[in-house]
Amino acid sequence: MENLGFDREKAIEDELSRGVEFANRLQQLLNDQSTGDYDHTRFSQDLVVEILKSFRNSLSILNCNIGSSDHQEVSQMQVTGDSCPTKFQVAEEGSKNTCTIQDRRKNPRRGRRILLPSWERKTPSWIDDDGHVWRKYGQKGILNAKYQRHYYRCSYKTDQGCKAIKQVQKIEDSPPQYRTTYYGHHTCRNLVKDPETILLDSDITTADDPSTLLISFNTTATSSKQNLNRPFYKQNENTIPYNQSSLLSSANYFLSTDPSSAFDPSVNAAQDALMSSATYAYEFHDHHGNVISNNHMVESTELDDFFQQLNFS
DNA sequence: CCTATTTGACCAGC
DNA sequence: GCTGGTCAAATAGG
Repeated sequence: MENLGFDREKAIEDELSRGVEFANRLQQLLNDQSTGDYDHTRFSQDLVVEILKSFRNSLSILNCNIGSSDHQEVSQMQVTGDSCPTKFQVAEEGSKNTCTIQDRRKNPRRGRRILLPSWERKTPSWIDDDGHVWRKYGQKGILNAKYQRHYYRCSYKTDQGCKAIKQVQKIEDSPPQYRTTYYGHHTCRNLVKDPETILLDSDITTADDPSTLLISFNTTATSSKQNLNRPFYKQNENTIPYNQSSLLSSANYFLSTDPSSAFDPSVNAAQDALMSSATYAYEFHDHHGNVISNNHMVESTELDDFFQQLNFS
């Protein structure tokens, strides 16, 4: 693989990672076949579709076909956009992109190009909780479009130089539908801190309480209400050491949801020595492990309800 | 005061 | 000159 721009490499890496993740899930699912009480076959098929999609998209990016119109795998997350040529130019300003003018002519769009890999997502709600923090920087009426387009950039652009942006536009009235187009990948590290850091930063690790526990609930819940009727199942029945020095332990759970969902928040709940022993603190993560929101509390007696809520049931 | 959003101006690419 | 993407001053809101 010679001289792929950083963004392209990243895009391919992300696509392949997705594929690996879905494959892992499929493997897990096949292992659990006997215990589940929902439609494994259907879910397996969906996962296979996602895995194949991941590989196709990766090849597409590799061949610089990103967004060509014959790759319309627009379900929940996919690589799409206008013509391929300009997509990755930004990655390496110095080196000229090899994609050509002749491809560019096919692109009827005017105005400044966004030179980043893109994919889109359609949601019935204006709010598309993708687990990232965005800051609006503009909105604009678009020719022949009923609704204005809204422009957002990653909130960490200034302090971390994250180049990710997204555009949101209402494209249908009834039922309402919104198209969110993402450009570029997040290079930011969400400084709300990852779970390990939180534990290290808090007094938990210095408290002489060997009963301190960390329970990791690894879910694929999104915050939308689309993930109905998918049960939780344990990914790992055993409590395993989380961190040897702090005597933390963990158990992993999956919430099986829409397998084509682009976002895989997980939930970490930790019993905090500083709080009542019956209280757990928990936080949500996106599929990169970045903390989306934290400082939530749940009583141990309400853990079942907690599960129920995550199930959206 | 600080931070986020709004909005018209500006600019790149056709 | 037109269109769409971005900037940044003004404004809103805590």
